[in-house]
Amino acid sequence: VRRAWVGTPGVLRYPTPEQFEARITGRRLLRVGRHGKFMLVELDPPRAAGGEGDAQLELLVVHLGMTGRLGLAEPEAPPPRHTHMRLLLSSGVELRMQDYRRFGRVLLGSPAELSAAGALPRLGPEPVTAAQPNPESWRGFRGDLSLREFSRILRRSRRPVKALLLDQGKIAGLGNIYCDEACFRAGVRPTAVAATIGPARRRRLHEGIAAALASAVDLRGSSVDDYRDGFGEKGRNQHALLVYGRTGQPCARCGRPLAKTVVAGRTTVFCPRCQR
DNA sequence: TTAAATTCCTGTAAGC
DNA sequence: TGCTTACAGGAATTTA
Repeated sequence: VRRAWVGTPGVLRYPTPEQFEARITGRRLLRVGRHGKFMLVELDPPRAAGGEGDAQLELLVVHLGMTGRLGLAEPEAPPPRHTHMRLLLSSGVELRMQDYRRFGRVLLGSPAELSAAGALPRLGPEPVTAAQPNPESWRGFRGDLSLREFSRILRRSRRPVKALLLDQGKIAGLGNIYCDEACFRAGVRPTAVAATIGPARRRRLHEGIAAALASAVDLRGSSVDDYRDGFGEKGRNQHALLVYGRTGQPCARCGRPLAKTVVAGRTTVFCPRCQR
């Protein structure tokens, strides 16, 4: 990182813009991983760490929120509106983060430091094997979501199952789209009380989550709003969605119109016939 | 313990 | 046509 620039206060959650710019300038971006919806960029050890010989792991953490984008641009190109962070890299390109709704966030620090600052939430297990840049990168990382653990989470809760799936502290990484898609694939009503779902449906839901996410990854994302990948390209999974955004349209399985309700404050689309 | 409501934010679409 | 209003949602926070 040759030079760093932070705009909008609020998107940078930790530390201060001055500290951020000072701490990241001159550092190398070593590896990229993620946990849930958080992207984790591992930095080389800080130069001033000497003495202890205990090189502290530091991370650049990015969450895109609803409308966040991370991409590369020529430094000469004027930054588009809602650009909140720019890193000029030694390769001559600029890494930029934009987010017009500002639900996204950027953090910099060691896992311990970020946890102490309350900037890293505790996340549940991963429904898809996570690319961890380093096992130490996320304090309390709980590994992959087995069917056994998934069942335990469901059996213990009286909440609507979709509310549970949306809870990042229970399971990491599922947002509104993929909860609806997973429930449809499993034939589970999103409003169903989690603990009342039987073993067969739990298994189907566990599989449905994996399938819904696998589709999205294969098709490079769901560009229902303005999601773009790192190359500025739209994903294609929005065309493969089975229920999300399809209220009133025929169910892919039975042909009856899909219904809409609200669960945990989120618009929820389901098939009243196939998801009993 | 759970959950509903509120807050942040702006582009889009619907309604008048 | 042009204005206002509702809506979209991730997650922290507040209230119930």
